Amino acid sequence: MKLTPQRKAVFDVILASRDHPTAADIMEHLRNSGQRVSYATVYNSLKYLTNAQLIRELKIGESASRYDARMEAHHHIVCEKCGRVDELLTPLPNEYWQAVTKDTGYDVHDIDIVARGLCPDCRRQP
Amino acid sequence: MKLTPQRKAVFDVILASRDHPTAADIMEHLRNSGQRVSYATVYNSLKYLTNAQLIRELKIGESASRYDARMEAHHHIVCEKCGRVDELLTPLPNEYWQAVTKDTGYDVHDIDIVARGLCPDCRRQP
DNA sequence: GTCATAATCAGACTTATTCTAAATGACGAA
DNA sequence: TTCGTCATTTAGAATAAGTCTGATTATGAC
Ligand SMILES: [Mn+2]
Ligand SMILES: [Mn+2]
Ligand SMILES: [Zn+2]
Ligand SMILES: [Zn+2]
Repeated sequence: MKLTPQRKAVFDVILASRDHPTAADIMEHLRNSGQRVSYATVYNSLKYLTNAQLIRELKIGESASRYDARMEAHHHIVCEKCGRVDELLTPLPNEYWQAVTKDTGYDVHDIDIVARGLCPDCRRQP
Repeated sequence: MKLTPQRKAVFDVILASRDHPTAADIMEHLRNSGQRVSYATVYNSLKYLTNAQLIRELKIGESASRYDARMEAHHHIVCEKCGRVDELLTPLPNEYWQAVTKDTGYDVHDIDIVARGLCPDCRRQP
């Protein structure tokens, strides 16, 4: 009793979408495709999938969490005009990790990057 | 009509505190020091001070925003055990900015880092 | 089929933040 | 000083994301 139909449905929406959807986005998508799922189940599924390491939760300054089915290490960049959240695949150099460890005395578990700026599309418009 | 007494009071709390307080922390501090300010005013002041570039708002994954009077460019590191938020002064190498610009096609305005791990104090305890 | 357990559901609740509408206060002009 | 204006403050209502609850519905081992 693990990957129930509802959980799979939520997972599929995230897999299929290219844009890091929020819980509300997922809800809407499921509604539109004729499935009725409760909000509680969507949030429970998101938590289940996150624990199962099938997705991860992104907390990017904005109010609502977004969800990502891409599990390889990567970061994100947000357009300040249109709000889209794109992948940022540029890896952080190893020396940076070392420097953080040294400078802070922390046992560093992970380093998260969120860049902000104007996306290629928005750069064109005035 | 600008830096009113309430706004200054909020600012002073942030300046004096070493630990990136939340709105609620600030409220409590003001209460304890015998000033009565409304929540709305605290939030309005925080917005005013942020616009005035006297403080900045930190959105570190957690629920509540924290506020920082240190305006020089720097980042933050959060202890996963005790929750404290420390300064991370290690600057990101310039080549990283360039790489992000190149890899994403964005006009990059800023890059934010949040590291996570165990603080020196918590490393000692089992 | 029975029973235990896990998952779903609608809706109530919590918490951070924003909004609203009324009261207050500062300032300049008359 | 007295007014009028306009920014600020205030208490409390409203909003929005997310969590919790208790009842209901699968599931599947026996
Ligand atoms: Mn991603
Ligand atoms: Mn800081
Ligand atoms: Zn854009
Ligand atoms: Zn700690």
